[in-house]
Amino acid sequence: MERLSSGYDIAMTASAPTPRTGAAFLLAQLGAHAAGLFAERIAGLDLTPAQAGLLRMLATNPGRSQRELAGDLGMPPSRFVPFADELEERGLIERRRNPSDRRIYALHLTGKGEKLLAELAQVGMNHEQQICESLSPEEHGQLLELLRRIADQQGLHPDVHPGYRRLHPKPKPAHDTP
Amino acid sequence: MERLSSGYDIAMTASAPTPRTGAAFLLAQLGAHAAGLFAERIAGLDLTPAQAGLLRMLATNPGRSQRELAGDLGMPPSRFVPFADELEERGLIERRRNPSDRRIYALHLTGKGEKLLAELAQVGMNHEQQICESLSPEEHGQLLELLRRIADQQGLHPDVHPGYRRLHPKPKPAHDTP
DNA sequence: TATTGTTATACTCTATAACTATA
DNA sequence: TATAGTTATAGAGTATAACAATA
Repeated sequence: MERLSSGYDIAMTASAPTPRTGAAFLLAQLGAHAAGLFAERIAGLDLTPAQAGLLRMLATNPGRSQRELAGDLGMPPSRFVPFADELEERGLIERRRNPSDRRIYALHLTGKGEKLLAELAQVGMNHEQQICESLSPEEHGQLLELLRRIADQQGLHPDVHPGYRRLHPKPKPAHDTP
Repeated sequence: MERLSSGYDIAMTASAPTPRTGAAFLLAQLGAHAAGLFAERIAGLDLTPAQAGLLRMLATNPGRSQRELAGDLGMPPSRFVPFADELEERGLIERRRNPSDRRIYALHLTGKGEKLLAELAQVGMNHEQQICESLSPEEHGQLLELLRRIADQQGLHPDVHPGYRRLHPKPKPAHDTP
């Protein structure tokens, strides 16, 4: 347990630290934890993580077609339709016809959607603070750099979250350690 | 349950990190990525992540009841039964009656289950290497320490993975308070 | 009466495939 | 014929509630 500086290969093959204490497991565990906590927070805004993801995508890259967006979110077009319907009915997003190709809808954020996105950003900052509460500012920066490096090398899209594929997640709080 | 520190709230506002580039988002994104990759790997052993999780739990802590295990895995007892059935039919785990309380089944790993667990450990090491490929041994150790600190402070059980529970909708209140 | 394991049932989420309207 | 959006439907996954055996 007390071997952080020894060689990488040796540290792993020395039997004791089985997968469950490795970085990959911790990432999966903490990732699910953070995602669940975030889902609880934005439930106060009547949003699911996937909905929040779409709002962010539309802010960054407006006017894209439903099929493109569905593809990035990892859901089939048939599921995207009612998904977008609800946000449109709530006046958060807008479908605009493309005059040059009338098959396509260009999706945009409404003013109301932009306002909600601003609230979402605030919630996100509180969330970040809660997750990183045990780190000093320096360590927080270190973690950010390491995570970004991995995400970059693993080819992850900056906006897209593989977890959005599930529409209604919601892990419950973990229980205490005995 | 001791708080290690508090009051590091400035780090967020310093640079431009909108939610999608923060550590919490990266953790959720990378966690889903790593979990998916791991699921693909162990599919070669005909195992799902939750099944692998149960095998590990039984190795660490044998003889527990189904209800306890179901609780840790985050699934209702009704779902745990067919879940354990399959592993028992495959000869990986064993149900033993408790003579003092005949209602309870004590679950144990079989020899075959232990062998599979060893293969699983090998797969886990390859997985770890793939995820952390872009890090030096020193950085890998740094990351491990930071992640362990967060997981500890957030009260996560060393063995349990919140992602094992595939919970569902039911909008919950949950407002901000940090 | 309470608890463990189990079964039964109803409900939700999801993917696949058909349909329409444009091209 | 091919593509964007939409609708319909059937299947998988899930939770809830009821059940029998044991305490």
